[in-house]
Amino acid sequence: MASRKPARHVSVKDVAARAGVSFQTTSKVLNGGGTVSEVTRARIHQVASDLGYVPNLQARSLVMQRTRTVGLLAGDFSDQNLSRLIVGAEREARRQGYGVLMTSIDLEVSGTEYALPSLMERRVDGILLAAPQMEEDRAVARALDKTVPVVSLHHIAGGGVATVGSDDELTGLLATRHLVAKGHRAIAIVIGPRARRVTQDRLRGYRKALEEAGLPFDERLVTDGSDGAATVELLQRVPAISAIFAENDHLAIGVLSALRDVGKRVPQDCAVVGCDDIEMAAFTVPPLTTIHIPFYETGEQAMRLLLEMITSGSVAPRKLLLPVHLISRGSS
Amino acid sequence: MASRKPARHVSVKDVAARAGVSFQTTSKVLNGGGTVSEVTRARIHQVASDLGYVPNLQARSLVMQRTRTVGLLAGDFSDQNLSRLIVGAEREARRQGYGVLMTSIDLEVSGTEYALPSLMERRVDGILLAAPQMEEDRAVARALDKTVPVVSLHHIAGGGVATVGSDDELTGLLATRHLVAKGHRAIAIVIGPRARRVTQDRLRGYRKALEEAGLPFDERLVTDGSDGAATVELLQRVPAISAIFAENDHLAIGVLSALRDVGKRVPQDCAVVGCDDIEMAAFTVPPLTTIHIPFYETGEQAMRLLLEMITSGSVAPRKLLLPVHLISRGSS
DNA sequence: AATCACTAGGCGAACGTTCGCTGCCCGCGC
DNA sequence: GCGCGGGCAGCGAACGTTCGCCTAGTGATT
Repeated sequence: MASRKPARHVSVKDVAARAGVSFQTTSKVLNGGGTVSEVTRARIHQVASDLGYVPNLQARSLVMQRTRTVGLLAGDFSDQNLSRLIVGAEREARRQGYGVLMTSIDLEVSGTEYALPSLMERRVDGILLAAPQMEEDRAVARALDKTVPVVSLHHIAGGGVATVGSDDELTGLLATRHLVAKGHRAIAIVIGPRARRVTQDRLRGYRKALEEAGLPFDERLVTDGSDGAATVELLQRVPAISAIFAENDHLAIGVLSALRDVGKRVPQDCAVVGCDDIEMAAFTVPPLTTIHIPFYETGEQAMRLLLEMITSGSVAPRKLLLPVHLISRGSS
Repeated sequence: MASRKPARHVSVKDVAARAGVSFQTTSKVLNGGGTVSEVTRARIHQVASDLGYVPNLQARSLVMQRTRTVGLLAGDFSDQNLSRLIVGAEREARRQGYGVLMTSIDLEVSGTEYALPSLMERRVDGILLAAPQMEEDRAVARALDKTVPVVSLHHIAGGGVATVGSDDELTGLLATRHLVAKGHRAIAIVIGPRARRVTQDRLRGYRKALEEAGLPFDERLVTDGSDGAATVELLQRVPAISAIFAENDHLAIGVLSALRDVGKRVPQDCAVVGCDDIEMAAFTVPPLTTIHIPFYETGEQAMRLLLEMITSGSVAPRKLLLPVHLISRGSS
């Protein structure tokens, strides 16, 4: 038991030999097709299961010219939002009988250097892109040679790639509208990297909501939240602020802690709304009002689109936006 | 641009034809071997890159009898701890030039029904098991036919499988020792499912620490925390409790909120220590003292062991335990 | 002038499949 | 009694590789 035999896999030929037929006949039977008598059919199935035959998809792929495997290129699998996406995507793939080959791209090696070639070598039938950091990388769009269908979950610089995502402008709109409805007039926004598409869209939603309410847009109310002290400064600069919209939940948590530091109560002195509805959001003090983004469903839809493109021989690149909704909790 | 050509992949034969040599020679050159003149060698490389040749690993695997791909069977990719593990594992695999085929097993279909066969069909060179729920499933150990090396990140019922994990007894020991050192005498423990190996080990560590300190073990201080109300009851039952060790951070967060509900201050009235060091732990109020588990490294080590088993033709199943350490924060 | 030892590259086989075509045998109808 | 069609199974080729063995030249050595 400690040492293991080389143990070759049993092939269709092994089964054939034992059943006393040609291996091609065995192949026919095991795939359900062909005209084979009931008796031999039964015998072959029997032998196959006795021997523990497992078809070799590699060989099959070779002749069929498709692997029934898709590549998943992700930024960081441990990112909470991304991983919910991935779960949805993997599940949909599995449901349709596809395997998923995962590669993450990290800082060491750029995606175009290693990850993409590695997927192409394995002849994946399609590629699902889930790497926010690729937005900036123009090389990606070029590197994606046009041989396989691609669906991206984030905006791709070069364009021409099918995209599935959630409605980020709506996200900003809903969050801000909610605060407006609560009677707030001085509503600040804390944002992430400006270059990101998400940031821009959510910011646009924010402005749109202000406009709807007849409130002026004030550039001084926009803060980059990546550095924690920024919120504190913001509050000092504009003391009238009675509500803050944070463009994602991590930023919102930073805001919450900044408010606690300066002695402001949430939501009495200042309301806070986040985005993404991460797990933690329900456990902050007070619990965070946030916009729920359907990550799981997005992954599912993206994979569904990809598989559709694969089986239908690639349709024109589409852009799909999923709806979002507000979850009202204690922070507003 | 909207419609795409079927676009066959370029093969080694295409390159050969264009370079005016036999395809076997091309193969030699592209793999670095053989005795081929410098000029033809250069020409072949040139043509290959002009044509955008990408080797077909499927075909190669067929003759080489190994796929350079491992299977990853996980419970839930969106579980925070698991996903950190996975990131480590994937990265190590990539570093060694292996691909990772992911399948999750969910409730719909048991792992043995679909996931394992799907990996075997694709002829993975090895399998990494990261599914806590498999602990109970005896079928798994049987289903793992002995043709490929397997490393598990959790205990496997049948035994005989190499395992990599963290030292859970040490975890319980360190957490409890810490509380003892802070002067606590009535230390309760809140646990997850008793059947799980982790639970048992951490509980054992807890008892050991009590013993060290000459404190009696009291079964009434052990509570199943899966239902939130349990902690409240516990506190009513034994009011003397001045510290609680929660066997994982999620439970700890439940405890924190229960304490808040009954008006106890943390850590003054009751100290709390968790386990796992999840992301959220640093953001609770007060921040949670916890035991850091090296999930990332565990994934790495597990993959390293698996690849070692693969290349060395399978060594005897080992069990590897990684050390853990305490992170002291506000809750204790 | 015949042999030798290389060097450069070709050739056939194998890996495990699928697919389309061919061939056999049997029973049937005229 | 002869031809025919249908049911059943075999056969060859192809998919894109790797690998070991073979061969045709080339220049140098006896």
